[in-house]
Amino acid sequence: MLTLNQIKNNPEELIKKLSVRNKDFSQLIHDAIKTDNKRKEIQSSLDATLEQSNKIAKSIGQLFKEGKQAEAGKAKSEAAELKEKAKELTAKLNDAKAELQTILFEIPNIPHPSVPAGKTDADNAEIRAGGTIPKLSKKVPHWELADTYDLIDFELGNKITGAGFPVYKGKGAKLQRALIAFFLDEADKAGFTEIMPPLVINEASGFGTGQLPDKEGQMYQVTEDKLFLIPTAEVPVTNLYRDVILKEDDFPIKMTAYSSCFRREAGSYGKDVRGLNRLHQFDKVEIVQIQHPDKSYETLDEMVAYVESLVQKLELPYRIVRLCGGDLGFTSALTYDFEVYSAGQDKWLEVSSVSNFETFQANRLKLRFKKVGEKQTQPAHTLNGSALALPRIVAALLENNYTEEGIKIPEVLQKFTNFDLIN
RNA sequence: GGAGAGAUGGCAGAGUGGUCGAAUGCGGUAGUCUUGAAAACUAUUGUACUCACAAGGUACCGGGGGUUCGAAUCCCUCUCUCUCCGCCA
Repeated sequence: MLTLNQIKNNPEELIKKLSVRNKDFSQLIHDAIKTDNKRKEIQSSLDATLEQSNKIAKSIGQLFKEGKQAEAGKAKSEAAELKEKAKELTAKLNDAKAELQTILFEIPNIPHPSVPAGKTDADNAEIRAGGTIPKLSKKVPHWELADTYDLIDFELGNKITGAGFPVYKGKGAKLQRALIAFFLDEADKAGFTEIMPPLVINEASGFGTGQLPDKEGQMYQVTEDKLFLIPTAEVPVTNLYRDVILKEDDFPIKMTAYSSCFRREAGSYGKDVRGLNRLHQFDKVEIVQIQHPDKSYETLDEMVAYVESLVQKLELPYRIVRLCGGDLGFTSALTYDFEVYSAGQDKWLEVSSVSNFETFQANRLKLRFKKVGEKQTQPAHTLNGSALALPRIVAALLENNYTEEGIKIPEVLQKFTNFDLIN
């Protein structure tokens, strides 16, 4: 969430910056300022009322001690009036605050200057690409390969749970385990501390990273306990630092976590959700960093380079795109998406999203730091990225490495799978 | 699931209606001493809003509500934690 300072500092400039998102935010911005001014006005008159009332209350104590009953009684009635006034003002203040909060929740993060204008993913800017697209004698989609080699059973998943909950079997299951171990080992080598977080979160955590209030429809809910299944490990891991004040030399904080992820994906349908392309439950290794504002873009580049190293090691053809304003997530200032080419479907699949949220999450999380010798706190920057999400990587591995002898396992994975061929 | 106890500042832990933003200890920071360090001593040390990040003011003692002129302290409610019993990987 943006702070009032960010909004009031230069509203017109802000509106211009936000317009990159392909939407006009001028009404919201002006409403925010208006509502905050109203809030301030009410607040200061409430504060003044309370001040008076506090003073009188103190004097009453004094008067009683001195035995001046009559004066005390008079002061009491005076205080009662002030109390009535304070009550009214408090109600007004709460209204204004709630109104302001609603408005602030609707204002997205400010896109970084490098974010290209545009409406859809077609307008995303390709940064670079790598790997070679394999020339296959036969293009077979992964759901057929999964069936042929008995790796993943989508029908069984339907039976046990429903669509989008596949059952991995035999070498299919081992491949999952291998990828998780590989990704975690790589993250460890790159200096990320391994975290194993809860898979269920409370409301406060959902607010902290921005899934709530408006995206609760995308999460599975445990209504009886007011909990949510995590859509990504980003939520519990980033929330480890909710309400934390760091010291400047605590940066950078680097964490990685493997978790299952649960997404309702309401509204998805058709061929995009075929096979592993879009699931309700999937596995992912996430990397999260908390960084000093001066260094967060350097860090973002490092994270992109790190994810790139993963797809390279897996020998997958890939491209990196910078998301355009229309495609950029609500909470993100700059996002790079990784896509790998899946030869059987003849299609690019998004496998990772690496973002800098700047202070947007930190403001909600109340994740701040203090400079040495300074009293003032300021929000830290948060970043995260998938490193990596498994299903589409599996899809591309199966499809791209399919040969007449079977499916070849990339060399880096073999020590984790203990086999080099699926046949 | 049953019974009981509790939730106070970074931590430990006082405080049961006014002088409490809150004793004390530990920790942190700065300084004195020292070649340096330790010890000792001295000072300082929560967050946010208002505001010029001054002074002053306001709020916050798990969350919400109430009683009262006045609440950390009394009442209601919710959440969480701990202990014992039960169940159980």
